[in-house]
Amino acid sequence: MTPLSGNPIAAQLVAARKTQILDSAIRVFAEKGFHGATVRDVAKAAGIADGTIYIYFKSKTDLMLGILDRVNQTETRDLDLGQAMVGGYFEGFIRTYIRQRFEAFTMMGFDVFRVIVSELLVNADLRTRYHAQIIGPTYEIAEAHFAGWREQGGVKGDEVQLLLRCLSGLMMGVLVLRMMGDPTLENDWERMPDVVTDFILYGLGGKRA
Amino acid sequence: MTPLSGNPIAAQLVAARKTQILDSAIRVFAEKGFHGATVRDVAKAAGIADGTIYIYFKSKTDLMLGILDRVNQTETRDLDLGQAMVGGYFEGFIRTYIRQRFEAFTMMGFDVFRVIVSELLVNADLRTRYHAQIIGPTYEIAEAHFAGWREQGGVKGDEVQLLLRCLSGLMMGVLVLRMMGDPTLENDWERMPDVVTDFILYGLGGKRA
Amino acid sequence: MTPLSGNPIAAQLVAARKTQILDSAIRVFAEKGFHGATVRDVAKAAGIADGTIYIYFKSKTDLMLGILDRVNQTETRDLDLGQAMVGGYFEGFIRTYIRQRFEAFTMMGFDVFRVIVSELLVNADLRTRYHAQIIGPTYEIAEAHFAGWREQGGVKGDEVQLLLRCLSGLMMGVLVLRMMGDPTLENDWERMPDVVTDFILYGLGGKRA
Amino acid sequence: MTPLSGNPIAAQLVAARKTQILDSAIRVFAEKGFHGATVRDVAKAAGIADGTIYIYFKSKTDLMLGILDRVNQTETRDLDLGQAMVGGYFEGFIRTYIRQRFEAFTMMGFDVFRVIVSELLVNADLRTRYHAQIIGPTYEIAEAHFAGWREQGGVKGDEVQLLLRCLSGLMMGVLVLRMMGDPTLENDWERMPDVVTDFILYGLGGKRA
DNA sequence: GATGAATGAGTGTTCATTCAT
DNA sequence: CATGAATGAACACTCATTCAT
Repeated sequence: MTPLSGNPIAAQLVAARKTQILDSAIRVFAEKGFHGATVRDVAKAAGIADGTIYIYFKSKTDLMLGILDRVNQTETRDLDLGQAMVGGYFEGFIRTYIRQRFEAFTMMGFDVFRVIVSELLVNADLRTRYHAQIIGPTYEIAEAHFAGWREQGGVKGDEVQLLLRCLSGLMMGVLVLRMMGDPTLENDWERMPDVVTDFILYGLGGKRA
Repeated sequence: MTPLSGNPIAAQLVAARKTQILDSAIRVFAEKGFHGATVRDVAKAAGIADGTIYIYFKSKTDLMLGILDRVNQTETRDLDLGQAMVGGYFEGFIRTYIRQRFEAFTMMGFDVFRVIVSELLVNADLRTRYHAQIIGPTYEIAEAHFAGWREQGGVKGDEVQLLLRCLSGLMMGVLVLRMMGDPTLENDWERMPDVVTDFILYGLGGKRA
Repeated sequence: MTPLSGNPIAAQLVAARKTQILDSAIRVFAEKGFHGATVRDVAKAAGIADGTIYIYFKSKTDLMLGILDRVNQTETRDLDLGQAMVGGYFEGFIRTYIRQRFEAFTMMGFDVFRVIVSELLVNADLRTRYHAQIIGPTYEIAEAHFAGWREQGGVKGDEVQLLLRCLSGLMMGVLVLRMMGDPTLENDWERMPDVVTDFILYGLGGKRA
Repeated sequence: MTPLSGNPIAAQLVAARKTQILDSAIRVFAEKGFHGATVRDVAKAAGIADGTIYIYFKSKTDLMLGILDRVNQTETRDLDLGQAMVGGYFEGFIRTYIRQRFEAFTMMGFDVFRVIVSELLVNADLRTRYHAQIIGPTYEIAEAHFAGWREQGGVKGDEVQLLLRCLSGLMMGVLVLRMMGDPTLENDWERMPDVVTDFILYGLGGKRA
């Protein structure tokens, strides 16, 4: 059970410890993978004893949940930021948004994302607990934006949700492909935000004349 | 070492056993994940002794490689089929191709793909060994098709490879999103081939008037 | 990794545990042989869990090394003692020394020595690691004594080292013969120190008139 | 059960197979040690199937027994030869005998002897079965010779048996020391027969003036 | 709260031995 | 007899988790 004590100072210490442990967990899991890393590895990286981890996290899986929580928070914060940056027209928004997302992933580190996706795919518990929190909100925010654009025409109403999945899927998939080691993507990664944006806007056909 | 003996009957038996074991491995890994499943689980599912597995596969990882091999073969076969079915114009080809891919994944079973992607993301050995074989050939074939279409205009030459990554990424990503439990995708999965095709062809803008 | 912590109390506990485990290992290996004994056997004999052994010894082989270490230390200690007891003349020294060695082996227990020799013969790793430590020093000390005696005449200089091997070999061989179950040696073991000493001093010819 | 069939030709074939298998077993055990070698290793070396070995030997341990049998026979044959070569006086006999023994061991190969001694030390079954056969007869023959020499004076009657143990022990021990990797012995091995002989005859004191 | 020694169930893998063909 | 695929008990070793200090 996470200690809280009612004491606000203690609570801050607890938060600091959690952060410290999670930082190490991220680093270690990114390097060795969730299954390749041991709790002891994480403890060592954090400079604490094995048992201490269990004061703040109830299991190894809980460490993963903690990482997801943090990523989730970062995501949400970035999304809000994204909202704030929305300019007037759609293309500009999309281009900015996509670029932001790419930067966010680069910031997070591919290896972290790798571990998260890998585990999320295979661990149903993690999935149920985090689908709503990570993916759900993203869609809600996005749908709000889409709604406006749809009214300007172009997107058939009942397909907005599925098109949104295409959009996220595209991002996710390109990322996954890269994480799987596609050398072309590794080489031209910095061009991808634009290529993806164009693809999103116009598909393979490219910009209309 | 896999026995072969030059004897064609023996070779057939070996192949049959491998198939039997691989079938079980696919089933078990799909259910419990690679790390959640034990070799003993696979053996039990195949109705054989633990040790027997090691006659045909030299390690648990080798079982995974075997699964990848099989998927790889299926993929390649399907792709050839796809080629044969190319009609004259691009949109028709894409639509057919995408539908086929969706069917292929449905056939394979999401859980299998789930395990494969999950492990491929996190296991560098598997990745290096299979990138060329699974992903590489797919691109080669696809690029051939694209070349023709590009000449008809529309795709900027130096971006063909990256656009191709968008296309595969889109498929991969939508799949991953679904495997991660997106309920919208689960519900409307049968509509996705068309939605994805339209997205590929025209992007969010939808079909031009 | 053996914990040490700089803490002297902890260090003592560690030493105690190691001793406890090694005691059991000696007992178990002596009874069942190195290959016949399992790590679990040793753990059970020590009244601890299997895993605990691996906190103090990194492998089963390491347990053997630990035993060798201990024997080595005992040997060295005894040898120093031996040195201290050197009287003025050679025969007295040899007789005392041989008796001491016999006593040392009897103390150690034949079964322990049995296992050690058996494994040392067949395990090159153990051998390289322990030749220098167990056998080497013994010779150095012995050669020092011999040097003095050689000056009094009797031993041809260039053969000292080989004669020394005869001496150790004689001890070793008689021991091996006994461990192989020679009933004569078992019956008259207590007479062997003297017989061996005479043999060393005068060979088959016996004491000169 | 070893097949015999009453048929003398069949018996010869069986003997040939046993020889073939034993040859391989000796080679393989010498290289990898008894515990390090697998029955399959032996089968492969013999160019036969695993199961075939069990037609001629009832267990892996039985292979070891077979090897001991063979060595035993060779020993005995050599000893008879030794007897035949006895000259008139004792020193000559001993010198010849010791040289012969050294040659016999060199012929057999140190690695074979290594495995035999190692296993004999640790395997009580092997020991009980082979003590009488290998060591016993050697002593009997030797004692016969000694008897004669004793009458010429020099050896106290009741110690003959023990002195004999010293003699065999010396041989055995020098061999063991060498097999344990003593570099001095490896370098000067060809001088050992003479050094050992002198040691046997006169002890450390060397030849009397 | 922090520690880290202790736990022991669980894992991948090996290999002597059997037996249907 | 010969084969070699099949067996499955056994084993060394790991590691998430607990708990006395």
